[in-house]
Amino acid sequence: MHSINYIRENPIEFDNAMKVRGEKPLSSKIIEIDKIKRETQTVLQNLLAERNTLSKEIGILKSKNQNANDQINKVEDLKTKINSLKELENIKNNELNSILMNLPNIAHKSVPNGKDESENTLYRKWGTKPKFNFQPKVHYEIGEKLGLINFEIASKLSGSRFVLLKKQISKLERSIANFMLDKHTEDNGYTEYSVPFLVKDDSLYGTGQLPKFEEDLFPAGDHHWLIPTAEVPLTNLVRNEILNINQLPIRSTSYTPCFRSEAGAAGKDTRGMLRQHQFTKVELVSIVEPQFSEDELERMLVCAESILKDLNIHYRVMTLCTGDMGFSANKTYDIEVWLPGENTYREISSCSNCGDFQARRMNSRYKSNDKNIFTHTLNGSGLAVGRTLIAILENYQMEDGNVEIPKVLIKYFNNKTLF
RNA sequence: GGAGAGAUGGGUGAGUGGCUUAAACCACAGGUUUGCUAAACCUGCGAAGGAAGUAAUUCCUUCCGAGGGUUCGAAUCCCUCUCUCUCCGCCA
Repeated sequence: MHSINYIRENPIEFDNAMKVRGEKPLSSKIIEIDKIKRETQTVLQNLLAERNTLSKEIGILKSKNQNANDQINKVEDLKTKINSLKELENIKNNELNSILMNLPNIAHKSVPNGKDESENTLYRKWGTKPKFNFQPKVHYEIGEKLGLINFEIASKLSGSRFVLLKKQISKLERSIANFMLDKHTEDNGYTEYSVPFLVKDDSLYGTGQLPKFEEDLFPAGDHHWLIPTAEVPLTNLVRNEILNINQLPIRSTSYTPCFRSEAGAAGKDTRGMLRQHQFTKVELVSIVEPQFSEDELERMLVCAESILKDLNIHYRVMTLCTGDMGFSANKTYDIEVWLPGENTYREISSCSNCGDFQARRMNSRYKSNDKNIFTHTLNGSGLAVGRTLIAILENYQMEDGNVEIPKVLIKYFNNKTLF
């Protein structure tokens, strides 16, 4: 959500910022509604003040047993005016909110301008593509050949975009999650949480999934939604809170399943377990003071990268361009892991600085020198577990169809290969 | 699911229709004094918004879980909902 003050004072900059994110110029409409709202408010408040004074007089007169009919009649008159102004104020408020709640965050000045993912820019790379003296397979061939990944049974249970993992591969998933959580809590300074997987509307409005992206979510009953990412519960921990400055920064992590309807991705990545309705992920969330959020994004990126470095898997980091960024972000880095079977890089983590965009929606503030200041929020995958599993299968595959286990996972896995 | 109790500022907590303009304490911030891993005292201190002013600031409105209602006037009375706690039942 945007500050109305900012829009009022910088209408042209605001419209330009929205334009690069694919929105129409709305500042003049916003300012007009806001103006009517404030004028209404001013008149209304004067009438309310008048009513309050009269009511007080009535109280005094009555306590002295004197007649107060004049005052009572006057207040009766005021009442109808007050009610219609209240209604108008409400309407304008709702108009304003429904516009503001649907506008994406403003991109940071360091974000490259661009239309779609083809215009993302390379930020850095780590490692090199591994060489195989055989034709590397894709993850689902490896897994199906081993009899440990099964899509048909999963689809019998739940339909398309689900997967069933078995024995060593399901254990591998668990090992990966444990490794990531241990790394982030022991080395990277994050606090582990076990969070609810169902959340209510307010939480999803806070982080920006609602109202605009309802179709991407799975509803659960009348009042709940399945979380699309642990970002939602972890970030909303500070919703409606005024934090003490010495509580910051807050760095939290959680391992959860994530549920996504993938409504806009029909026909995309249908083969394999790359794009599922349900997958697991270790999420990182930071709540920081505004002046530290840019550094925090770099720090978070390094934390996410540390997982792939420990696993010794080649990756590159892309800076997303304005056209490819998510709704709530002001800047996003994607970590793209190398998948030799697919012969391509695929997103395995997305680290975003949301600035005060989510904090305004959530009303999350901290107290500094007696002032209440909106926090800045950041979130990133650290990492997507399912996709890490894919990356391990493809990067650690051997010619005989077996898969070696990365060194750092052996202690969680107690085995050197899948078989 | 049944019965009961409750929800007040960052926290604890008083307040049953107009002397509440939300007390008091804690925490926090500033200061004074003593002097050293600190204490005592003083002062300030809920939130959101509007109007006036170059500004410091001043005035006003709203908010006591949420939404409605009664009333000239509601933290206080009524209705609906949400959540928390206690007991009972069921249950991983």
